[in-house]
Amino acid sequence: MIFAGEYEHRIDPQGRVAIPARFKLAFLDGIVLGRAYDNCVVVYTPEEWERAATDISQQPATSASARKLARLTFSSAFTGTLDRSGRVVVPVQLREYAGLGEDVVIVGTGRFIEIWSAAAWAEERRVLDTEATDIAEAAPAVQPRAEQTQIVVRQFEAETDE
Amino acid sequence: MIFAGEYEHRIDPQGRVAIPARFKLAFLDGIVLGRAYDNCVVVYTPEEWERAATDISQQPATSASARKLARLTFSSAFTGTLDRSGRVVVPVQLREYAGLGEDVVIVGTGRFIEIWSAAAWAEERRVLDTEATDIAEAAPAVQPRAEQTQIVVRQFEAETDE
DNA sequence: CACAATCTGGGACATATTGGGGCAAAAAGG
DNA sequence: CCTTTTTGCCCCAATATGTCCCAGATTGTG
Repeated sequence: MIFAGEYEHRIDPQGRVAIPARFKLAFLDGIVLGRAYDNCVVVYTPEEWERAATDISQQPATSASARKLARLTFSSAFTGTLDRSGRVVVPVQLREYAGLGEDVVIVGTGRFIEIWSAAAWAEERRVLDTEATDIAEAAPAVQPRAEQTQIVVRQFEAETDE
Repeated sequence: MIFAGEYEHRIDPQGRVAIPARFKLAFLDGIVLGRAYDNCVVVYTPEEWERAATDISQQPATSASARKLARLTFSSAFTGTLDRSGRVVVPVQLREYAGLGEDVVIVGTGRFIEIWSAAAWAEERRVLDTEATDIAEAAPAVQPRAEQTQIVVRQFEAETDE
């Protein structure tokens, strides 16, 4: 499943937010919320989460940097499930980090989802638009790898979609 | 079981602390508290403890650093079980080492748990945030793929969005 | 215009965490 | 060696919090 598009939703007083209906099928087996960079909340499918988690947890505990990476990643990750209405509770820590008020935007970004505060997303959207040319030109340095990954993404889609 | 998330709990006058409910199932067969690095208490499942113990004890006894690591690890480890409410007594030595007062934070860090004093965790959290970029870049095995993926995501979004 | 499905709000249940009381074992003193 | 006291541990109960389900409102679609 490839996640794409942006959807305006609201977080209720209990801290719950509804996952867009077209995404729900991907989270039947659970959902993982994490703290991303750029002041937004990342949403992983269980498969994506396990993949990232095993990579990190296999680092040796004797390495200080490995311990920090593990803390950074795992301490701000929360596993859970959707309720019958397809909602998930966004933990207080993540809401505060991302500055989530009532209005949020759920953004599909390929293999995972991001939750932004409406204000922060509007700003990010504006930056993306105005800098689109620069971003595209900054990419060529890494471009060859990107093509490889794209193939992988398509394979993944073929395996799990539907 | 992968441990993730952070949970604020309290140590009662008797030195007991409740393990978060979502973690309890992993400790039905026992629990091991040890002295970690970074002024916090580590909590292992019996399986993880055995794994860590065998790893350490398999180091050559001729290495001075290995002997010290073994002493450090085993001398400060306490095995026990949870009571019916899912609590465990944190031995005095470990409480003093980690500077645990009344308010503590229980942090999931992948294969094991850590117990921090609320103050120490707030500081660690702050450090992690400010160093997030450096920490991520110091982990070659994980991060590069994420970067590749993000680029692909942008391409895909450009194709399908709207 | 009508239907369907999705998103939102509120109420109620279940459970997790916290606090206190009681029992048993260990230690110290007679 | 026995008695007494103290200390630590465990179980039970209650409050508070978080979670889940049900139902209404709104939006998108045929």
